[in-house]
Amino acid sequence: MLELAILGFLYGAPLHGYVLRRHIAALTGHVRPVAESTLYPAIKRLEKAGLLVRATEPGAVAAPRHVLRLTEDGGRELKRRLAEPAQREITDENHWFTLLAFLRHLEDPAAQAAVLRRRLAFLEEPASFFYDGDRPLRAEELDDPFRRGVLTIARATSRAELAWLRDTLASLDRAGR
Amino acid sequence: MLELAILGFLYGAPLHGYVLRRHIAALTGHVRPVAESTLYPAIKRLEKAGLLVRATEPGAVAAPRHVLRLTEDGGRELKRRLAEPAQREITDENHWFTLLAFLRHLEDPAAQAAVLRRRLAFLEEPASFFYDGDRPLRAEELDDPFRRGVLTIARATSRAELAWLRDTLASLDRAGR
DNA sequence: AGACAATACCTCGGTGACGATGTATGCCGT
DNA sequence: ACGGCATACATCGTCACCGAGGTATTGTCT
Repeated sequence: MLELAILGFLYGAPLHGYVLRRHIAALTGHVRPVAESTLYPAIKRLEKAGLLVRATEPGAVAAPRHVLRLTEDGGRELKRRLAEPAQREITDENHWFTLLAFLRHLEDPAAQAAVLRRRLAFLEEPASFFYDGDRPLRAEELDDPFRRGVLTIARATSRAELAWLRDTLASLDRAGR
Repeated sequence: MLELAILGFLYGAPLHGYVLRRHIAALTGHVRPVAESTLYPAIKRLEKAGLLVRATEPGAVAAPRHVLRLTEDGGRELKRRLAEPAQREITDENHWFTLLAFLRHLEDPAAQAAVLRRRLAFLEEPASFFYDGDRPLRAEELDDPFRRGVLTIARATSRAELAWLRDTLASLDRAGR
């Protein structure tokens, strides 16, 4: 998820670590903050894998900056991760939102639509958080107000997302024709 | 999050690992599956910390089971984690839903309301995923349909949750009087 | 002049999570 | 008789992530 965000932000726009950090904080920081001690090692991993290169520039205000630029491999890897996300990226909202934030970089409407369809299939599966044996329970069947809240909120999210998915898929299909 | 789920499921209902695993899979598995190799070490950690005890029973169908039972410390720790959640438990929906699933165990309506109010405060902060400088961007201002989707879905979730929070807080306040 | 915040990057130790793999039993279908 | 599946638990190596702490520079407030 973090690596995807790094690749996504660097795609077509070289940045140095500090600015990248603020971009990532804006994207997911209110929900799931990313520590500096996570970001810098992640950058090094990507550099070691040949997905980005660093160029030292004198700092505009303070210490020297390491300007990060995606390599061609890095661009390809971003598109691969966007086009063929792991199942976790589809099911976990945090991961999914990060993917959506950069899905435009995939360019091909058919490939974008294929990813949205995977999310659609996931949302259309009957699933709950609470069960009576194998039967998923509905919000109305629960006495517990907190568990009822979980289902109520999840249902609202699901409805909004399904509507958006169907709209967006329709317009991507039009674009693909 | 996993430890909270273990403590929550065991509260008042001893279970063995295999059943616990299925409970956890039902609760969060469709979004974020938990590997066996994560659950068993987590159980051991909690046992080592004195929060639960294991009793070996002959297996009903197969290998012997380890029936897990919360200790008094375990019950106290569950309530402590429910009453004083880390900020991550409040902001990250995955964590928050897990907390909500067990918040009824807190019993005291005032304590439950205090936790809900922390979530309410978080949701009422103006926040976005995308910014123009420091200004949060609204869905309508975005050209990117995928980023627009993120904001549309987040807004729907937020609205549903705010409505539910206010309702539930009102009835908790009535119960507290 | 000195304190402090912001910029900018880095290392280290600990730990939680994962995939792969192993062990063993009992039931069911063929 | 035997394979496959569900039950039931466990270990191992690897790695991402975190908090704490460190280094250095520039600008701002007092």
